[in-house]
Amino acid sequence: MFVSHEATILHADVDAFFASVAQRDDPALLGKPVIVGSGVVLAASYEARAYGVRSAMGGAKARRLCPQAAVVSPSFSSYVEAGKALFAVFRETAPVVEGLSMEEAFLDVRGLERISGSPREIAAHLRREVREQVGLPLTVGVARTKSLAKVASSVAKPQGLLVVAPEGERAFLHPLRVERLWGAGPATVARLHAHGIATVGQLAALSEAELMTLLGKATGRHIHALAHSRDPRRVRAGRRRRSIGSQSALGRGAHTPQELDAVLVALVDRVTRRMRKGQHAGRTVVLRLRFGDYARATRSRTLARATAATATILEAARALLAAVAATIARRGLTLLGITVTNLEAAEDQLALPVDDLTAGGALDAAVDDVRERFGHAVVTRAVLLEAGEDVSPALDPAEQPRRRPARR
DNA sequence: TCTGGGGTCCTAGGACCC
DNA sequence: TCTGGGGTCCTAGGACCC
Repeated sequence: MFVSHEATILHADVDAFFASVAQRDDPALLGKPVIVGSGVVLAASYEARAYGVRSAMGGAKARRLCPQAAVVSPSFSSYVEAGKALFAVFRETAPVVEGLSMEEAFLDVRGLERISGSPREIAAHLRREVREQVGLPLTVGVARTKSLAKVASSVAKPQGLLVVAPEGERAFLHPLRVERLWGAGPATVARLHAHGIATVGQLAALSEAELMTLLGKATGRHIHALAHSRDPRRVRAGRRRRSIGSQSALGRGAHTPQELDAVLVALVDRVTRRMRKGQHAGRTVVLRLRFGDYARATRSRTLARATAATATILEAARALLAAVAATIARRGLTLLGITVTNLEAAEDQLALPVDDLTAGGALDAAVDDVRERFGHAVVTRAVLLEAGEDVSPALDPAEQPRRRPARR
């Protein structure tokens, strides 16, 4: 495989995305500490981070740390819109753009030197364009590999631009703390610290075999490679999504089976309509649970064929939930989620009845209509029944999910 | 800190097949 | 009938990321 020997990969990342959108849309917030989300912090502006506020932190603690911060509600439609505008600029800048999230992407600018200038010039131009066209602050890391570009941008944040030249990789990487590596999370970092390893340089002194023993085969190999700035992953456009899910925190306290079923129906409805909208069909239904003691569990079932039909997914989800009903009654439940994986694109699904992907359209519209009038998620089930999609009957035997699919 | 929501990838054991 | 190797699929869990 061809691997570039020059720093031609850009990692572009909007600083404190949600908070920056809030500041952009309300200039009174510019330069001030901003916290997005009240129950839990979804994002904090750099002014708020200076007080120790971090995302995923409880809202109460965040307000204690920074009482003068403006607390704003999230506006997801604004984020989607800003993300689209951002990616439009990305795609004007480079032929290959790999999105990592709404506000973050890798750009491969190899071969653009004569057209657009050096990678550093392209990165600087990109920052200006995003500032002018989208109104958001962008940080860009430039390096020979994805991992290095990602680390470079995280080091350069906020409002930075950092180019790591190939001959400067060791000097850049080795003094950094291991937490900086993209792929070293809390578990890996804790293990490394327990062995007295704090910096990437110390990490790089260990052999791959030692790290595989310490961290497991895949993680050990991966972390060893990153510490030596080896990362053959290419920037790839148009990666297909593998799963679609939705979850809902339930709060503490008891929930009746009827309440849980209503939540389940709403989750399945949300997921399947997103699948139909995106022309996805999936084969594996995963039930996500978090019990009263915050321990997590998953249960899954694989169907004989892919579908996006509400009734089929719901049937499987209900069976999974019924199988853990006793545990839930005993331990309590604080989160319920449904994820459909093993997604296949509709165009790969010649065997899929057209109805599975299109029939939802009229139904989704009907549900939306009733929701608009009554504004309540619990109407979902009634509407599904009213609209003729029977959500509770046994499946057609031909569709019956089997524990083991037929083999030839 | 008493804990949101949406994803990706890897591992390991068991079932099953050749 | 027993044993073994190699492979795929399914399930459950873990780690990580934004």
